[in-house]
Amino acid sequence: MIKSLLYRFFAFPLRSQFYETLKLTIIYILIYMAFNKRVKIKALLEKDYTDQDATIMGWVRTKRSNKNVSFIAINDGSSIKNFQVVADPNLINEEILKKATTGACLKVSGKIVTSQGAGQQNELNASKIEILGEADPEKYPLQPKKHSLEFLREIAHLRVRTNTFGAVFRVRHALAFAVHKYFNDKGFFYIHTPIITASDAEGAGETFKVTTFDLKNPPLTADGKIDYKADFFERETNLTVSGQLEGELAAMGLADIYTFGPTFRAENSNTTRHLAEFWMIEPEMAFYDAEDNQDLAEDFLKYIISYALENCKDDIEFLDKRAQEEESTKKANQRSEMGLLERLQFVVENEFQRLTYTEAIDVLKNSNYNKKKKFQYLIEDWGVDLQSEHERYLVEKHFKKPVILTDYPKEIKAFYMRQNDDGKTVAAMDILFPGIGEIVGGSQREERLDLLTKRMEEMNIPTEEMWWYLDTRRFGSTPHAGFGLGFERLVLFVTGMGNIRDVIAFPRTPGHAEF
RNA sequence: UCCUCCUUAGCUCAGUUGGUUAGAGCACAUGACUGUUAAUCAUGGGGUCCUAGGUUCAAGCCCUAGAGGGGGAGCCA
Repeated sequence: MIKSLLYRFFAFPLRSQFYETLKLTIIYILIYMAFNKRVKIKALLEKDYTDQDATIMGWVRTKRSNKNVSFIAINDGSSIKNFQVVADPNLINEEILKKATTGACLKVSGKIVTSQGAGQQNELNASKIEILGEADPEKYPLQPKKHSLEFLREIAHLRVRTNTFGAVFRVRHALAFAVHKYFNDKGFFYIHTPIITASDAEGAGETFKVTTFDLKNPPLTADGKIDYKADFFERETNLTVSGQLEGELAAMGLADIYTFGPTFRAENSNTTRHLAEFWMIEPEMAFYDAEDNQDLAEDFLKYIISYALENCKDDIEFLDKRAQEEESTKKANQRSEMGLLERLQFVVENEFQRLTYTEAIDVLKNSNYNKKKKFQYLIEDWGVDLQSEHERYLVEKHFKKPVILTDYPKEIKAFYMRQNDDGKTVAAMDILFPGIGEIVGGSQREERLDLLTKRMEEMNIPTEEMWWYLDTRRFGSTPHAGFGLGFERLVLFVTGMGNIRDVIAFPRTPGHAEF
């Protein structure tokens, strides 16, 4: 229909002078639009545009000039790779070239030609350069050189313009997308659990309070306490520390669900693997037992890592090289045995090591580290919580691969975990990864109302406030399981970065909420 | 929160047992160069040595306190 209209419009000369003029104008506009249509650099690198006109827009990374020619490396974020613009000072105004400094944003139109230089296949011969936004080179803090991650953290609003952070955030996106794809393909439903909750009984640490009160002058009850009944929600509320409990409710009807949302912990943790605001993925599955849960977690991790390896090849190769350079500055005994790419490949191709807490204690007890007292905390008795030095020994020294630890003593785990028949342990699982420690924590849930209620009472969890949670055990209860995966820890592992603050665009940690 | 290390030019870092005018590379400016690859070469500008106090004839360097940052521990994802 449209095709035939266009055909008639352009193919048959019309008598009217007006239509002739209109036709020419439209043809001109179409050519202009085609010529000016922005092409992403990723597309220029993937398809053959040789001898075609193109327009690119992006930020200047470096400019190299001599009397006869300027080379401008442009990056538009679509790829880690820059595209080289060649500017002839006879064609491009000197003032424009002068303003095309590192950090400036440019629109460049011209012809894509085969490069005469060695560093790239094609380049753009500029016929027109437009400065979209200048960047005063005296003040612009990013230079075409290596900056420290600590310095870049202070300019988090600009660091997305660097190779490293561009790569990190493209990989982060791929991983996030893969999470949804994996669960969707498996028939899971994405549930949005609340960010504001009234329950602080989830047993996951300090919370951020949510209130509309004037903090200097909150309404008080007769006995002088803060009167939360007068607050917006008519009760004490805080930011969520986990979507798990609500996730369980949803799984008791939709069977297989997952959550992927922001999570908050107000703990004063100053480490390379904790954030006050982070993103957590929490699948919850009805009819799954502990082993089904482990199988799913392992398969899921392998899938999303493979997805990133396949879809972010350039970025991960860059990060691999970066990590190698970083490693070479470390002392020999602190270097990891595998490079980033190798490590990712290894995780995808090998089975995770599964063992119980009890077996792990045996391994640690008999280890040379324990005998030679190399551990700061020596392993003596069954029942102690494992320190991170022990976890690291198991993963990095003993098994040298991801480890799934199961069946922990009930005393050191949460109230909702299913009690094993031995009366001592619960059906918990932690997945430990080299370098980052615990990446997944999960369990089969206690589905038996009597046992759950008893355990809650033992651990001083208010059963009355949690009536809605216990209702799932009262009505149509069934074995079910789930786990939580810290998204940033995963990104940390896949990108090979060392600090969790460098894998989220605008990190929130104690004392830091800028940007 | 605890332990530990660090803070010198816009950035990355030297700076000797305390000694007189604090250096380098990159960045920036100017110039040179017929195609560069974080281009190269030459010249130049650029400093509250984190802050406050103290010791000393003399402090970037030593002492005390504070601030900021890194790493480790705990908590955990």
